[in-house]
Amino acid sequence: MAEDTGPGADGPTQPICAGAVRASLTRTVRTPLDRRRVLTAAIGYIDEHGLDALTMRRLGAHLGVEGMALYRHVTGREDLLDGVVELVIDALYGDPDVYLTPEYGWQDYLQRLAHGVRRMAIAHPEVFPLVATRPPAAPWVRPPLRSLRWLDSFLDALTSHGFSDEAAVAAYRAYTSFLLGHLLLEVSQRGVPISPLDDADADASPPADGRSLAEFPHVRRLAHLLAEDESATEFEESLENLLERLARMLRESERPGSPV
Amino acid sequence: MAEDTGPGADGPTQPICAGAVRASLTRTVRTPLDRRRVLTAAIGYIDEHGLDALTMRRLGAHLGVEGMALYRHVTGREDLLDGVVELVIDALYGDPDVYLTPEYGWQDYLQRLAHGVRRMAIAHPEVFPLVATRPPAAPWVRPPLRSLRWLDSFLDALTSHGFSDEAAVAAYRAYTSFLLGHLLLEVSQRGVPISPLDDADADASPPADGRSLAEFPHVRRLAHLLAEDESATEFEESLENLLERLARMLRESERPGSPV
DNA sequence: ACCTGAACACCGTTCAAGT
DNA sequence: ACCTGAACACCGTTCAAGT
Repeated sequence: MAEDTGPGADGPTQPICAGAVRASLTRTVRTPLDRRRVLTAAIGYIDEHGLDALTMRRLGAHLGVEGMALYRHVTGREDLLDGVVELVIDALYGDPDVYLTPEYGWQDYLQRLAHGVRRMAIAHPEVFPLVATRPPAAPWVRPPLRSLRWLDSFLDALTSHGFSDEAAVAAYRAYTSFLLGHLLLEVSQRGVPISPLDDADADASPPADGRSLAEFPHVRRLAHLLAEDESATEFEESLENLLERLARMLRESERPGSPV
Repeated sequence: MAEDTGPGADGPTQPICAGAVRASLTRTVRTPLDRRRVLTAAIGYIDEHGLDALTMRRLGAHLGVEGMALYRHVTGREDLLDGVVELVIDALYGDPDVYLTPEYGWQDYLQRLAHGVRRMAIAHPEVFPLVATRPPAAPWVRPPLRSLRWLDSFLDALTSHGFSDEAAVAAYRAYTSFLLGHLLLEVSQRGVPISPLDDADADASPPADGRSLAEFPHVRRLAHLLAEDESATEFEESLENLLERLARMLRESERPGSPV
């Protein structure tokens, strides 16, 4: 609440400035909202305060407006969240480090895209669970690449480099599963308290499932390994593994009759 | 259900002897709630009506009680959801098809466990997103195997079959990522309307991102492939691939100096 | 010991009214 | 055209009071 009154409270609503001086040179009157501004503000608000804190009324206040005014630009809270997810995904499409015509091969394309999605997830860790779990518009548009645009681009990149239709679709499924699993775990790991038991003396504070750590000898013994954050290398290695698997799929779909 | 008092969630506080055995022959009066009954009812309610419909007041009514009465058994809605997640995960531990001592090898252990988690996800598709996204108690207890118990069991199975400590931890990370990505996508696919465009005549109804399907030629062309549900075989193949990858890790950790 | 009733602060959403 | 104010039904949560 403390910082909340800051941005919007210094009052465009106040009649204090003596209506007589309503000269048009004071364009302080706040440019009208539009959907994009509402969605952008929502993303910022979620990044800063967390998803649970996002409320129509609070987002309104954050924008210097009554919460009810938002209903002019989104049909409701659900639509607001859908819009947030869509915006965050489409922003990726405009990223020049991510989207170029796949002239350097499909592996380059998949690498760039994977890293772009990862950057997005890390930049908006509170938004990513939304990207992961909002019900998709259709069962074949899979998070986190939840748009027909990305799906089409993906299929284009792969089929134009020799993948059969079936292989391209299978690749899309494997690729989305990989991204979703890794990135959801990575963002959920951040924002978790650094945990007790970075060192050995931590059998106090029963970890909320009622049993002491002493009952789990392997966990205790490997605490130092478990506490390390290997997200980045883990991501690279799994991605590498996936690309190799896809390369095998490609070879098999090119030479369907080959032995073994 | 079998090992009811095991985890001790409500055990030690409640000496069952209850000194005064008061004459209660009319037990028609609704046996008093306890935490487990509340959580079980919550799971059922979510399965039936969806997560958003779960409300303290409505769950209370479902149990024949005012919503406020639930606060005697859970500290609040957050605690209720945590309890739901914990219960659903621990139920797995009692499943004889899942948990046996890993005497048939680590691959058997991982296979059984993976299929057990998948059955759970499919049985409770509305609960699984909660399992996936609730903030874990510690950063090294990763969804969907979100308990020290499972983590310890996992590490035990692998290290007792030749995995080095480092390899076992890396395996835990790869395995949880795999399960989370696949199963979250699988449950999110269910409950999505069967989508327009099962056949070719579907450029009506712009798919909510404002553009017609006609703009996405690959999607349109491959609609019949995309519409297929390959979850099961996809799961098996990815699991197989993961196990092979782990087997390579095992061989490398056994012979650390071997060439290539 | 366990549950109820009333109360409080806050939601999402609608809609007539303001400017 | 865009926003406000008041209103409605429903939340989560607290707590004194009932039984």
